[in-house]
Amino acid sequence: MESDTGSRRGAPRSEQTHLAILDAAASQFQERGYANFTIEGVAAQAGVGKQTIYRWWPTKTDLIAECLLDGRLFPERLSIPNTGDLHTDVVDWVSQVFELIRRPAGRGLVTSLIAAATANEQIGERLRETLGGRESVVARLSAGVEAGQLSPAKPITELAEALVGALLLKALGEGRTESGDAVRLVDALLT
Amino acid sequence: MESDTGSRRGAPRSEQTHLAILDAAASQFQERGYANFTIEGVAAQAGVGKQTIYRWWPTKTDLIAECLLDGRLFPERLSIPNTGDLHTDVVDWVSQVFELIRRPAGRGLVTSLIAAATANEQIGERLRETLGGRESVVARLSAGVEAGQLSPAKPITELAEALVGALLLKALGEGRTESGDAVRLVDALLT
Amino acid sequence: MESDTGSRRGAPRSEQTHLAILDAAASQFQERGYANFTIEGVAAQAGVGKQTIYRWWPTKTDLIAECLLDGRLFPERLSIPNTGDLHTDVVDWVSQVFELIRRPAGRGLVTSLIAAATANEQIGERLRETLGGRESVVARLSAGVEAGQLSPAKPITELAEALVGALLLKALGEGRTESGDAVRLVDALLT
Amino acid sequence: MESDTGSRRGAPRSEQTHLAILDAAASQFQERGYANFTIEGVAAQAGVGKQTIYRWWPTKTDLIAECLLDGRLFPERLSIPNTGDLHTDVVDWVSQVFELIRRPAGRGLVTSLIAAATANEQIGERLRETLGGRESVVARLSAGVEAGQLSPAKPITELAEALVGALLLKALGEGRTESGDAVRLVDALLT
DNA sequence: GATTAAGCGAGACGGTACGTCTTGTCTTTAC
DNA sequence: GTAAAGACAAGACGTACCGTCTCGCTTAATC
Repeated sequence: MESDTGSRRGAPRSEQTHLAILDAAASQFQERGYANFTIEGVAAQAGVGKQTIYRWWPTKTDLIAECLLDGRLFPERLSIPNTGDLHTDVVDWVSQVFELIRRPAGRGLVTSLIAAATANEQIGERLRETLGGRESVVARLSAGVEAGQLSPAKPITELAEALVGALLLKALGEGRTESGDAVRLVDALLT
Repeated sequence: MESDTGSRRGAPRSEQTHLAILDAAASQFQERGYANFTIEGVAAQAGVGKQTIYRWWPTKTDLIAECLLDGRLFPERLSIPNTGDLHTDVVDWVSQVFELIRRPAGRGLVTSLIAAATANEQIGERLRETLGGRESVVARLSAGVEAGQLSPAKPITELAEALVGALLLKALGEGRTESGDAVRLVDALLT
Repeated sequence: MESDTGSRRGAPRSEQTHLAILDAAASQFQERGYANFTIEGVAAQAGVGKQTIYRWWPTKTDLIAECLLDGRLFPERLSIPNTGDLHTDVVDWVSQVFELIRRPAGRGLVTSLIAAATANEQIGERLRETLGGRESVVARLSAGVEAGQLSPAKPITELAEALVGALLLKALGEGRTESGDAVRLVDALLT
Repeated sequence: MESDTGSRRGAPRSEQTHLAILDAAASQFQERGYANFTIEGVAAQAGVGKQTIYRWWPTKTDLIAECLLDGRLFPERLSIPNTGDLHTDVVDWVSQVFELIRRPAGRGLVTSLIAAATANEQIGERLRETLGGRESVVARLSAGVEAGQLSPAKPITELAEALVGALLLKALGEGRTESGDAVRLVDALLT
């Protein structure tokens, strides 16, 4: 259904430039965080005119959203394991996220993502899936239901959302977590 | 040897000015949101020099934090009811929050608070208590345990945090809620 | 050699803006004097962003210097006459300057120029020529030497400088001049 | 140091403060120049409240004027010698001033004085006497007239003013002087 | 081939807000 | 009773970015 078959008159969009901007944006976001992220900084690092960025992304959150969708903001993807034991798997994953949040750099990355979400609802929507994220958690919980380790009566989507929400709230604070926190959180939700 | 107990030499801090600034700050925060909140705007509305603000609050998030602590950012406090029926009470409260989040104005207030929290960990910490908030939710859940409506085995703090986190995550998105969402969420956590 | 002169890449400097700034600067200087001359005032009157001024003139004295060079600060140029009689011509001119200095407005203009000169050596250098100024005085004195009305032994540049300096010193005071002052000053120097 | 002889009329403590302010003002003026001279800096260095300064001197130029009158701004007084040979004496003195003006520090002091004069006519008036200064120059020239080294027909005041004015004009520029300048200037005026 | 429309780099522009500095007044407390 | 210490309103300073707008290139598709 290629609506306009690329048969426009002028020069086509440069894919090289496109990627240079995304790379620079992701790099700036990780180095400086959302608060100090500037279009001028991205343009400078990408070796690009500002107008080239504004031509394709109306706001800076749109640019960040594309980076997020491309998976450029999570170099190390936190995936939830599946060893067959639901409770252990979820505890392991939560512990991993706690570990990320404990380090200022990791916490900074998460709070920057949340900050971006507060400025752009689409990022907010995507964050639930990508953060850790909902999709995989929902999948893991579903598998747990099928394996008889979780009651079919439990609303899985809400459970996943509550889990991710709890982590997010932790990240907004000082990130202090004690041993046992992960277990307690999972107990609260999955028992 | 009156070391420093209020016996400093110069003029003391003007309480009138202090309050004028807090009032203006809260007003600006509610009207314009965190993103468009400016120190200059607060100074102008309060009829105050900028330096007077910078003297007492090093950053704008410190100013916002004090407003939050003073309860100036929640004119209409969302308190959790206690009719004796835990499940119904929590569902009612969650519905109330959903109602707030559905309206752009209410959602804007919440996302502004989250944005402020991403810039200042103290605000993050306080947000859990004040947002709706944890303290009261924890209290209500405790009462439920005593009334035999909730298993004593459940870790209450984690439960409350998951509940608030889920609401917060909702607010970051487009705020769409369907009837039944509140019930499902409470079922997921309290059953 | 067209290496980079004409082939600069970005948008060229707007001559319209350039002139608007110079006009506004001259106007502000004349109206408010050096002490109350502000970049913000110039920017506002010119309808221009402050950064546009700072881009081209690093300090406010550089801006004033350019106005001076453009002759924007002396709407009514005080030129020294040449009727053939050196002594009378110089006395007339000195009287004219005394007249200017007697009025607070005129004296304010001159002291403002001197104030600018104290902040910027280039302005100081230019002031000697432009004030009234040295160049024309030197020329008139030279003509006097050729006409045999002034000894060729006299160092003309120094004579002119002493003359202008005396006027300047007068302007720094209260500007009181009595009839006969002009004649006495010229007698002191040209006899 | 005259600590407290309670039996005299005035308030001894007040005089101490008065002097501390003048000392601090002179010190600040010499160290930082007129442009960076601040009342707060003087108050801090003198260990005095700002109001104490404002009480006695309505503007900062009044404070500077008093320092000038007290001779606090010229630690090394440039006095004009009297060896009996007028021409040589004046040349020596002019050379001394040129020497002062050649060094940026010395030139800065002079331009600061001129700047103060542009802001306060009384300072301007006093500057003529104090700068180098007129009084002594006039006295030396008068002695020269009596010694028959200068024509009685020459208006001495105007001559002195032209001389000081020429030096002042030199100080406003880049301060470059060549050998012979002093002689040429004196020749221009005294021959 | 010539024309023409777009992409692109560079960067000037009118603005807003920043956080700092200084001014001159006002207000307590200490000596 | 005089001042020190210092809070305060006002507003200019110079900087950083914003988002828009030329410029003079470089590409392609259309004529």
